[in-house]
Amino acid sequence: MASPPVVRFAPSPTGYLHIGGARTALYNWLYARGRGGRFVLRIEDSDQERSTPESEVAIFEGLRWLGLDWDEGPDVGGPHGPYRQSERLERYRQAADRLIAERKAYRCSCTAEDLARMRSASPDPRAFRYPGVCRDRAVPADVRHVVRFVMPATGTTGWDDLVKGRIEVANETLQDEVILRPNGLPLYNFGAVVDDVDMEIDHVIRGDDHVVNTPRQIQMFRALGRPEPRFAHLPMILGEDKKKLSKRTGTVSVLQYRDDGYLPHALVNFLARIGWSHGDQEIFTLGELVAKFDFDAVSASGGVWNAKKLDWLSSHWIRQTPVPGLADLVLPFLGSLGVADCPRERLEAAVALQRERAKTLKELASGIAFYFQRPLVLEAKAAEKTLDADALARVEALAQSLELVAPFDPGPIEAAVAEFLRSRGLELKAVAQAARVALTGRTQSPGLYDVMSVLGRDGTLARLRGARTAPRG
RNA sequence: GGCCCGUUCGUCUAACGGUUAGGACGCCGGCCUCUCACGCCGGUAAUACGAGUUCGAAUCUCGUACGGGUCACCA
Repeated sequence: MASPPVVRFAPSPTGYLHIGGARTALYNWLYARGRGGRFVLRIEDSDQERSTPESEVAIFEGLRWLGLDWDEGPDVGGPHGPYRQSERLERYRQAADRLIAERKAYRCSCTAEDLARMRSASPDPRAFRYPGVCRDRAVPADVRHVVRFVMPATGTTGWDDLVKGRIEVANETLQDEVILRPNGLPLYNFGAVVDDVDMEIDHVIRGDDHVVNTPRQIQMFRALGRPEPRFAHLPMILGEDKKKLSKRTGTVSVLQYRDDGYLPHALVNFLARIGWSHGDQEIFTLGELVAKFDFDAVSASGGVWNAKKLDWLSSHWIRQTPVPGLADLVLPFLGSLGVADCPRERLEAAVALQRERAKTLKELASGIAFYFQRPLVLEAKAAEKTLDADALARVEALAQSLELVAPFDPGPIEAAVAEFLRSRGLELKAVAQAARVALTGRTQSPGLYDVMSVLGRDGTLARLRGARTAPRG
């Protein structure tokens, strides 16, 4: 019905990209991409104390890893720049001057001490609101001052939230906020509004914690003579303890999930589904998310982070990833396990087998490392349990009967093993686990014939025969 | 404490006044089977509480309880 939306993600660069921010960014991105809109990235670094360039880079990196690209932003530019608040000071000054000229804002020379005094003298210090003592004082521009916004004292301010429905707030609960510091840096509410105006943002999609800021910002939009955007306030993501998500309750850094071996799309799928739904569907491709995402199905209540479900999604998407690409992705994780030399063909064969068995790339790597490790170190407990003298003898005899198998593929191998068992009157169970431990060093692995095939004849025979003397640890 | 928001299985959620309250993750059992995983089958488990409106309420209204957000010259 309307023209394509213009949305923004506006993090403050005071740390890494965390889970909550990532979901906010994702919902903005999905909304824009699903409707041919624009996604703007703006850096809100108006707090000089806390903002760092490193954080900005980390946020870019997190967004890029998730695949959330932006149409305008500090690094790519755009027609509404600059996109860093610290570079937009002139704009805030101009806007504030205009408001002052129109008597919609004023200079205030009250000091922090003045404020503290007034607060403690008020009947209920916790409910203290700045009483506007400088409103009519005509504080000269050359005395140290902040700029305060003239907030209406009566009436109500309300909006139809895309997620929460109608919200109304009595204006008497608002106060004359500081919008500009003495050093010219804007405060959050003002900077965001001026930027949203300049950048033509028409949908503000952000966390629940901003609901209280919305009426103030609406008043500022109106004072600047601009229509306010639509607002969508996303519920919080809670930790498994149902408290606000924090480091204490689990991993909150997006890049940490990358380093832990999660596929970015698994995280995207999970993030999309925490707080939004589409009937009974759990698995979504990116294209489906873009096509189906809308606010009518965004939940109004907070959602608890469910690491197990992320794992399930992650294992699903690992199984869906084509083997060659997956092999590329697993390489760095193999490297950090000390595996450097893995022939491409065997690597891909190993990945194809292990893909069904891994929740993360990290698990995938540790699941296939045994193919490439030399010497293979047998898990002590596994070896002790399955490789007694009889078993060792059987495993060595098995090696003997595999010597002439050709080609060394699962089918022929299985036939040779069957023949071996028949000639000795054994059941597969009698040798399988011992062979498995000899070949892989552990008690769990893909099917034996598949493992042997990947290992190749030489590798297979060497491991079966070397089990007796293989290092254990 | 003021203001604002929220409340369906343990968790994510479906249901948009009429369903035996559905699905998914997890968990438990079974099948498959050389182990593990995958897959398949089955099971466990929820409308916070109380009034009201209605022929009929998880759905609408009010209250209570509980939870959360926020009260900065942070964002």
